[in-house]
Amino acid sequence: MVATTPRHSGHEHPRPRSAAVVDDIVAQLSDRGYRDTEPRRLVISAVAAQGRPFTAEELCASLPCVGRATVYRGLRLLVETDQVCRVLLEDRELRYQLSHQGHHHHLLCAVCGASTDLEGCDVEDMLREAAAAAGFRMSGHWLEVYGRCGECVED
Amino acid sequence: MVATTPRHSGHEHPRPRSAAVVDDIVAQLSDRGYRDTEPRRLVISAVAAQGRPFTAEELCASLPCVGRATVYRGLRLLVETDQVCRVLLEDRELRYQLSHQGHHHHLLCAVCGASTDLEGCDVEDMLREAAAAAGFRMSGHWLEVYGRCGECVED
DNA sequence: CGTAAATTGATATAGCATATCATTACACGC
DNA sequence: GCGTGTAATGATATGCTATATCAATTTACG
Repeated sequence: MVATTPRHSGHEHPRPRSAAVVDDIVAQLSDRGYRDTEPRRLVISAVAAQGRPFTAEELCASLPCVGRATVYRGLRLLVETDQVCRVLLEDRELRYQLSHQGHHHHLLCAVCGASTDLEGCDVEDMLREAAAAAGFRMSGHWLEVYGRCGECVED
Repeated sequence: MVATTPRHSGHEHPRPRSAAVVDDIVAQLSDRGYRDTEPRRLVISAVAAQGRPFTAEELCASLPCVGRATVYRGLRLLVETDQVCRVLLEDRELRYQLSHQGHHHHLLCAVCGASTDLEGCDVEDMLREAAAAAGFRMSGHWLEVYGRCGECVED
């Protein structure tokens, strides 16, 4: 017979690993005065479940029970609070991604769509200096790197 | 003998310095098989007349005699043939600018909207190396630098 | 000059994101 | 627990940018 099912057969998650992430984000939002609501948790959960950069529309599609406006608002809130970062594709399509560390940049694979964080590259200072040489005071920048990730480079 | 007044008279511009630029661009387009048309020249001329990055809408507004679609098409054609480059503002507004040299980047002033080319900064190689270190083969990138130009830095 | 093909332009359409606003649900104090 | 003020929600409308449509026009070229 079907032995020892830890949790009775089914399809419920006793505590998906993503739950911790969701709780954490909800807590951070709470600190800033934003309420803990069901739809918002659903949005955050869906965001955390994404494996690679996703579009707002994709998120809407994966959340048929949540209103469009709410998905967009939730996403915007997450961006504003630095929980999620925006990613710009070569064709100018805007995608989103759970942001891990502080400020960083992405290596975006044109084939599989994966995103890797760019490490060990201090573009920031370099740009600031070059800008200063032109009498320009840099306050920010936008950088995306396109190409093929290790997996897709062979094709 | 040809001398005097190449074409009749009237209040025509003897030869606005931009005319050379327009002719040059038209010639380049011609080489690629694109026709030399009146509306297209008007678009190119308007583009060349802009002092700083402009939006497609601004261009339309400055060309009431040219159809909207034609302005957009002309602009797109110029971008595709590398005569004009696209500039992305911090709020993700897309602007355009006559492109001078080959590949380069812009320092965009948040105050006056001016654009300065970033010189003496070889981000390209740096990025390619850092990407390679992550097993990633870079094929392109998008970079914009925001801040204040020398004129506006004092405020 | 005549013709095939590119181009134009008025308008419709697509796509993404936000605005509106009545209704609902959360957080907090009692 | 239980109101209550207020933020949040969601169905829908709207705004905005850019492209698609397609008949009429213009260009390049023989």
